[in-house]
Amino acid sequence: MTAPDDSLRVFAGYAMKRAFNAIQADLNATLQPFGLRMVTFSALAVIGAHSGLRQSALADVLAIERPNLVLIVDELERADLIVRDRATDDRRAYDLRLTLLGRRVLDKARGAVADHDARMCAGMTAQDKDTLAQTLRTIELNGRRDNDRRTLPRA
Amino acid sequence: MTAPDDSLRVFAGYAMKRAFNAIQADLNATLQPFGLRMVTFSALAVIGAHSGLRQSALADVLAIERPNLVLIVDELERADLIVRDRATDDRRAYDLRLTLLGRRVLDKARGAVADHDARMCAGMTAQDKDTLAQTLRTIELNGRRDNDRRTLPRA
DNA sequence: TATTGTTATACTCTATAACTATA
DNA sequence: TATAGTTATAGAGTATAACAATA
Repeated sequence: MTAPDDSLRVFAGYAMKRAFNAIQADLNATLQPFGLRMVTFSALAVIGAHSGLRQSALADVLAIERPNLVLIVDELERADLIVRDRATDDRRAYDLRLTLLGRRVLDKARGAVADHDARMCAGMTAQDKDTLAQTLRTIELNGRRDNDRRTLPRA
Repeated sequence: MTAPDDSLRVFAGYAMKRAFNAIQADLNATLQPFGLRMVTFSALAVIGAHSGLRQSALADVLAIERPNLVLIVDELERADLIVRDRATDDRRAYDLRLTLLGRRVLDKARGAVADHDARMCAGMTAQDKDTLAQTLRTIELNGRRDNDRRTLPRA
């Protein structure tokens, strides 16, 4: 029971990097038939749930820098999965919407991702999955709090 | 309670990417004073626990491609934290060992990483942390099993 | 002035092919 | 012929500065 990386396994970050690598590999393989990557699937899902949202809002939601999101939106638009509609109230901005094809692809891809998720979580109880979601959220928020502290020292 | 990315939060992969990003940012900030990054710290820790192991073994343990590990070992050697000793039994190979400085830096960095880990896991019970470690391991192994299936179809 | 989307760019991380020297 | 370490390189992913159009 003594693995060569035992001294690192005690750290949540190390265990998470390894688990995340496994998930990412399986997820990207899962999404490839749909012409999607992790991040393009995420963008498509958020646009599907919030039709008309703008690029800067989407970038904010997904914690992606605006310049990088441009390329992601380009990619989805080129594949005819979404459209950029000029916003009526602000002519600088675009309202992002799914096309009919985008809706169809999202629905199918979402099913495949759900299967992938079940595959990766095989052997876990419902309570385990719940605890996992909860602890991941806690870690994310602990990180955010620390970042704020660093960025705004004793505001 | 309805966030813009609710439709993605249900997936372990999405929640994990966000949590991992938070950990990585805090960990890299934690390691910077030691001149280390996540991966160089990991390599240093494994060498510290397994003095004399070889580059290919280290690459295997950390799931890093051999060519990429060369640069990591270069970096640690340039910083006088480790040495490459020609193996006595195989003149192609190197035995990796910590220097005295490497041992000192590893011990201090390890303490800082333990603090970082406690910070990121603040608010979690001991049982939560245990479940987290367990479920992350399960996910990693589920991924490995799937990869093997794909690489070696019905061996 | 500030903001939206954009371009250009650079830096890290990761993956693959091919080389060398040994085995 | 196979393996250990290496080189070169290319592809993602990510971050910053600066610009045009608009607010």
